[in-house]
Amino acid sequence: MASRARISPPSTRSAKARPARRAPGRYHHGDLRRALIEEAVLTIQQQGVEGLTLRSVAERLGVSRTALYRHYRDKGALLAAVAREGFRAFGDTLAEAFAAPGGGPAGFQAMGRAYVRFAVTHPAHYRVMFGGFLDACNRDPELVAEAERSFAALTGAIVGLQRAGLLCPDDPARLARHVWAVSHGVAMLAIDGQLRGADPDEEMQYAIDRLLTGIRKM
Amino acid sequence: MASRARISPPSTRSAKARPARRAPGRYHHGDLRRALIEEAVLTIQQQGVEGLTLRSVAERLGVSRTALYRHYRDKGALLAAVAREGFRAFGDTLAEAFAAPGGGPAGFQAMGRAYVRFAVTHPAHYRVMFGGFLDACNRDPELVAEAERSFAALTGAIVGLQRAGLLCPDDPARLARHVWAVSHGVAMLAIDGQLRGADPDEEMQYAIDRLLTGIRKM
DNA sequence: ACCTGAACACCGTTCAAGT
DNA sequence: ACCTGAACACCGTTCAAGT
Repeated sequence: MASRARISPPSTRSAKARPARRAPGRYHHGDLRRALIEEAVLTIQQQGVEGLTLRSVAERLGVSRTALYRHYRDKGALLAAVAREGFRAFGDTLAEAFAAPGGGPAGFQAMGRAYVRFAVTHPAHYRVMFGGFLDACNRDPELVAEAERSFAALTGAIVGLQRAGLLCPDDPARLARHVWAVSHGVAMLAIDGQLRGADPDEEMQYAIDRLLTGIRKM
Repeated sequence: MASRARISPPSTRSAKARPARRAPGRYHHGDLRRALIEEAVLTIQQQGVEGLTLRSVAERLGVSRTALYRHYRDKGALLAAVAREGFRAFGDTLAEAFAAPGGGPAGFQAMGRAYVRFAVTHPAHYRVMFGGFLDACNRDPELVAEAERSFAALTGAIVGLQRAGLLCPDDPARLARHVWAVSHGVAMLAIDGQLRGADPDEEMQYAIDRLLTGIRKM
């Protein structure tokens, strides 16, 4: 079960390794659409979502300020593209984490750990995905579809555990929302650096332990 | 136990009831410092934190664009003031909710419900408090003190339940972080409108039930 | 003390024009 | 098709000047 979507590691491209601008002779950029996403992610990682500026992204790519509008309707569309890429990799990550130990309780726990690890590893994507910057862009149907696929991975795991008699028989969607809330809470605290030095992995494992004892059938 | 800090209801002041600009003859604004906070909260409620503009706040108050700098160093300082006011009311709300039923398990549950209700009732404050807009302003010692007081209310309730033998004997700070993560998760989903029509109060009550079964001594 | 208006260096976005 | 440069309507912030 190979991963379908991987996000290229952000720190791979140092400012030195990357060509600051395209060769002046070249007219068309190789794959500007992709480059814009990557540069946006890089900027968000360094400066936060607030610090993301279309002008600086263009300059760092050695491209005119308006070149972006050939590929994205506006700034929100670029953020939506980042979120879509994030949800795609996120859904894959969750599904793989669940499947790797053969599903079941071990898979459920692995999925929870993978959730927080994804947020910590790709904070820029996670913030755009869940930070509420997409209000107006939520209509992008592909984005919604990817988000729902991620959520479906969680719900599916829950239904499986219920069938095995390991979880209480509450509405799976309700259980999934609760698990989601716990995971999201831990992820946000970790990303915002509010765990005061505590290890996010260990923090999430603790949350899972407390969570499971609560939702499993007694 | 009367409340020490109350946030004036935002919808009280309609655009019509409020004087759009101060009387042109009057030179000094009555209490610009306070008015700036209230207008900022109002704007955030209507347009989101992203939509908060010092220029629009000044215009809505009938004041020059630079008048703000007599009271706050910059935009971040104004947001910090909003957050400080929020944390103050938040800490009071949590403490009162805990005390009202006489503390104990009922107080703990009431505190959890009050947490989410505060977020839903004062989303503008909550977003500024926990939305990560305060990175550079976290040095404001009064803000930090108010935030710690809020967290202490939670930790105190946990320690009380532990002494009564109702909670597992884990490190109170660790337990508090977990409870915080769950509450924060539910609050964020509620604020972001991602509960898909589910009632936030009921959602939080469900989370508390699942949470308690997990963390109480068996 | 408190407020003002002009000014500066930034934004996102549009549009006619280039290749 | 894809990119450019000038332009427009916005930002936050500074500063000399007013009362």
